[in-house]
Amino acid sequence: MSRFITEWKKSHGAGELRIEDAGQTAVLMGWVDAVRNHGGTIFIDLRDRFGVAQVVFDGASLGEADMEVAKGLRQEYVVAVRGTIQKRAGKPNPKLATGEVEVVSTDLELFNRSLPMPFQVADEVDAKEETRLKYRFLDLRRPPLRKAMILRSEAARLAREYFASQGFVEFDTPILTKSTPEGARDYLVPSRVNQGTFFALPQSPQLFKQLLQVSGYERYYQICRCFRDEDLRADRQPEFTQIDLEMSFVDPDDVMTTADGMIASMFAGLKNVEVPLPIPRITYEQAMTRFGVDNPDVRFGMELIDLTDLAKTSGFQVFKSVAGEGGLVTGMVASGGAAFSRKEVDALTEFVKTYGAGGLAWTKRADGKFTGPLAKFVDEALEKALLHDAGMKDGDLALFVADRDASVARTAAGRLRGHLGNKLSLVNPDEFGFIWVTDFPMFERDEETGKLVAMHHPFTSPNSEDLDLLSTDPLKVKTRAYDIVINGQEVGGGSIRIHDRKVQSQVFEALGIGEEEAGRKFGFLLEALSYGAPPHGGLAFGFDRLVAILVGADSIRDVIAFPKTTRAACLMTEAPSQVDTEQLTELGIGLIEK
RNA sequence: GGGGUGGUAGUUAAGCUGGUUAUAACGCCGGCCUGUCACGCCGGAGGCCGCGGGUUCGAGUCCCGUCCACCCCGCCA
Repeated sequence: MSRFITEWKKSHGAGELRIEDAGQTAVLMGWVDAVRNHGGTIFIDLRDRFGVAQVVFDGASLGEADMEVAKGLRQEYVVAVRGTIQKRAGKPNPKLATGEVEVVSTDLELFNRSLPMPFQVADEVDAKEETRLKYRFLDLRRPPLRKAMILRSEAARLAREYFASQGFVEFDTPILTKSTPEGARDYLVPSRVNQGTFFALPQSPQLFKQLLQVSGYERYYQICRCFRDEDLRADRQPEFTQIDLEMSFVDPDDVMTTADGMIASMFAGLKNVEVPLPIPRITYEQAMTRFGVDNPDVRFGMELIDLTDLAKTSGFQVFKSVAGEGGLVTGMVASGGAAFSRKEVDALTEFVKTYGAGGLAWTKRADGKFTGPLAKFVDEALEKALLHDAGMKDGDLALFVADRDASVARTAAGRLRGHLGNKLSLVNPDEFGFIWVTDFPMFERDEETGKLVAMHHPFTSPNSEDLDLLSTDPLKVKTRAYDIVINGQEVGGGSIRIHDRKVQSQVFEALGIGEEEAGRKFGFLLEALSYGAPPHGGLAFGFDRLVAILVGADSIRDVIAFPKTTRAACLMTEAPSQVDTEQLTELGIGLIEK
């Protein structure tokens, strides 16, 4: 057995060596980051979790046999080195935290070799994501991912400490649970013991956390995995992690204040950023009017301008007809946008078209004049709206979307605003923009079926003053729901729940869910509401999204150790995969040929 | 389900309007080198050009299909 394992334990993190440590004996263990062989002297950069340090091998300090081993070292070999920490004999390397010192080796052990690497273990790797995901265990050696993983761990620790300090009780809720086909598709798990029946993996612990309020725990939290079998995006994975909480005897303000505290604790602890509390709150209606989206990036202004009234008398036929038919004309003044080329403006038109808008009406302002397609329709009223109300100046670009479907125009304009915010560098990437969006509508109409569906979920409590509207004008019902948005990304959402069995029935009725169906799907919850359910509400944070914002990652894949592709597959394990016929038979499952 | 971008040595890329032996960098292998730090120098190996079909005298290049990765729309109570 190696003396390095039995006798000499690892003494220092490679990245932690400093000039003050000179003279000490160090035992380092880690990976060969780079080899510089000069014949008589060999340098390696030895890397571990903590960083890299230079190790020197030469015939004066190292025995002949170990020197032969040193000559054979290659990238990513795993080694142990014993030696003396010294001030560097050569020049210091200012690029390294350990750049003033080196370890002059007296003993060397090669623990393991490595095949040539599919890509370099470096800060900047230009390997395709496909390659990185296949060799994720190597990708995770790279410093940016290592830092993200460690920050993620710290974020979870801060959350736990915060919730503990606030008197929350941590729970585990079932992973094998009941399918609730409302909402997202479930991942199903067949039951062997009860053939022909299925568990579902939870889309969220929603019902369990409400039940725990009925059980009287008052403050619940959990950092838990959730599963949704839907199509993926940069910010969506089939399994993702949620910080889930629920509280009794609270109103929306209590929950938001509690969430504010957790956010502040994380940003202070991990980014040294003091979040001004309370985080500002706007209603859904305000968000949609001012920003066109329910997840506004509030790091910049460029708020939307509603031209619908002006458009009614406009000479521009598109505006006039849309305004006359109850549609919406909305847009914004992009400061500095006049510099865009025709090609760039055309690209913006294509951008809004992806959201279903017909096109983009625009005019530039230069030398005190309007130019561009909309210019000849700028009448006195529009000129006042642009120059006076919106503060349009020389060098600016005004862009408008008109659509008979107000929500199409709003969404297109809102997304365009976000797009332009980045394109025009209106956002400082080191800044964070926090906002709560509240009072979401209870229902929206399903485009396909024409039926009402719950915008959040059917357990969301309506605003008490809107209760009568449930039966008369349900689309007007607002809820005690709230989303927290950071940098234009929804990172959490929740609501006060219904704790009154009668109100719950009214909501099911509005949704067209009968008593029988409600009982079959959510019977246990409805029953619980009948046994002394306290007023309660809560929230769930998308932990992956939160960490991605904290580390500045573009995709949550970069903060998940073993993420899946947009086809919901794991390139490393090659899951999902086929299974033996015996396994299927035992479950009573047969496959259908397509 | 729809739209877009990409797939060429181990890796990342170049390869024009189809035309000799498909380039380069890094990595890999061999040799030299005692102060480098992305060490350097000399030499070498390495390719089903994603896969299948088609057009053509000739296809990495053009056409059709298909698979994979990523981005977006739909979807995500």
